[in-house]
Amino acid sequence: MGTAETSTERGRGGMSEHRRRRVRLEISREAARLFWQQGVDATSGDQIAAAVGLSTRTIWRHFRSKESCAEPIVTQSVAWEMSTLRSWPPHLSLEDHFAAEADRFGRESTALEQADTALGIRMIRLADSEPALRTAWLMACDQVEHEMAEIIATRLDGKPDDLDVRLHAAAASAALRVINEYIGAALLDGVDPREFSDAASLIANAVRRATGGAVGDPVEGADETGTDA
Amino acid sequence: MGTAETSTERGRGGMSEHRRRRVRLEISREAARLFWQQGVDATSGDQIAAAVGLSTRTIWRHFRSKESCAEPIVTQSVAWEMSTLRSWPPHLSLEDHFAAEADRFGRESTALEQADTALGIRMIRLADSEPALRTAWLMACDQVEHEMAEIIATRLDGKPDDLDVRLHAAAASAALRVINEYIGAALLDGVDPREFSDAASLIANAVRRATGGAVGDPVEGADETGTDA
DNA sequence: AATTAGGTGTCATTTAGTGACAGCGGCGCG
DNA sequence: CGCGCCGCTGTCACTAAATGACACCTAATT
Repeated sequence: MGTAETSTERGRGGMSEHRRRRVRLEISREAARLFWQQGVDATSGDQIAAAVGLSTRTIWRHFRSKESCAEPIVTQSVAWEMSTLRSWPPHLSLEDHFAAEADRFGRESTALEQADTALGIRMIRLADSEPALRTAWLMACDQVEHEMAEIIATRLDGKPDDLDVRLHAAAASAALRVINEYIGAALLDGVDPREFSDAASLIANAVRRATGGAVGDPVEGADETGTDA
Repeated sequence: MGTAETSTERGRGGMSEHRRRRVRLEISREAARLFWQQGVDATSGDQIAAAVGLSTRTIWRHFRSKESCAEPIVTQSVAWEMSTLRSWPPHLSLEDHFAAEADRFGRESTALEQADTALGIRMIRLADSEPALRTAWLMACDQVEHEMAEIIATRLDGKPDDLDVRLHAAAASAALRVINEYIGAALLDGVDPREFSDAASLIANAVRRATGGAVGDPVEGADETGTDA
């Protein structure tokens, strides 16, 4: 694919997807901050542009609408759950893996990452009252569902567009979405985070139940040496 | 609630919600037709207004955005599934009930209703390629999820905002969504509708699996006389 | 150095969406 | 019956979201 992945930044148009993601996230941060501070309707494209230091035209080149500016930061807030699913070794139960990763996240995550997560939670909360943001949240979850389909497909040795895989992915990501809404709302209401120390098993059980047990338990026939990356 | 539900139409502001739904559906029909014929981007608010015979201003009074004009017709296309779920007697299995209702729908439905359903299917298909319509479809499914939460809450004797009820509703409606996308796409690809004579069991099994078996089977402790309407 | 391509800025333009006000039509009430 | 109230719609002016066209800059390729 790429002609060269030398070292610094983009290699003649190849690396630019990575760069694009960063710019979009940057915009999304400022947009989310403004949305939270003043509401979506009270925030203009010009304001977002000024806040991030770009021209308004460039904002519209990166996002097709004002509301969709919120998507990356919201996707980001569930990104670790996704990457956790991706790195899920076959011989572990979902709760064990999630618990370990959650712990690692608590220790290793950047302040920036945590701020992003907080911002994402606020956006999800805001989606309750602002229909425009609800669309953004649902679109982000739609993305998650597609990723989930790939993950489940590889884990169950099927194809991402098999009906069963799609059903599993849809149900699992819907469950994940509800839990995110639930925990996020609670956290914003001032509930002690340690209240959710069982989040791992909560998620695991929800996913397991939503997929009829197809996803959640250690995969048989997989030894500890790890067949997959 | 209503001051008077005499006979004809609206009773001094009370009946107007019903009327509002009809107008919205009317607009949605024309919008969907135009979206399908020329694409979403190529369709302007003015065109929709002209097609339905209202002023553009009135369109924006009924819908907050162009894309959301598609929501009613799309919601309509899953409306019978919802009403079927609502009328689901406790002592029946989901497949039996669905099969019976589907049969009844095939016999009793109006030509207009069938046209609406076809239009809805087209919108769902269009949502694959048009992000703007995908948001509308997802928002419609979000509505379905809320209805589903109420249905499940009553059936399981819980409250609609219980975490478990929400999880069940989310997973079940997500499954329903995927099946709708799947069957709709197949039908538009020219697959013989009789190919999906097992749709009832397909849906029932998907819902049952998505809810961990909590929804789908006859409810115990409910005799055939029927406790609920 | 010349080339190429993607990202960005600027300006003009279109179109989605809102505010304000006036007219119509039904309905309750004197 | 006539009067005023209320909700729905149309008209017009306006704001803001979004796109097109074009030029410039930067950086990697050759």
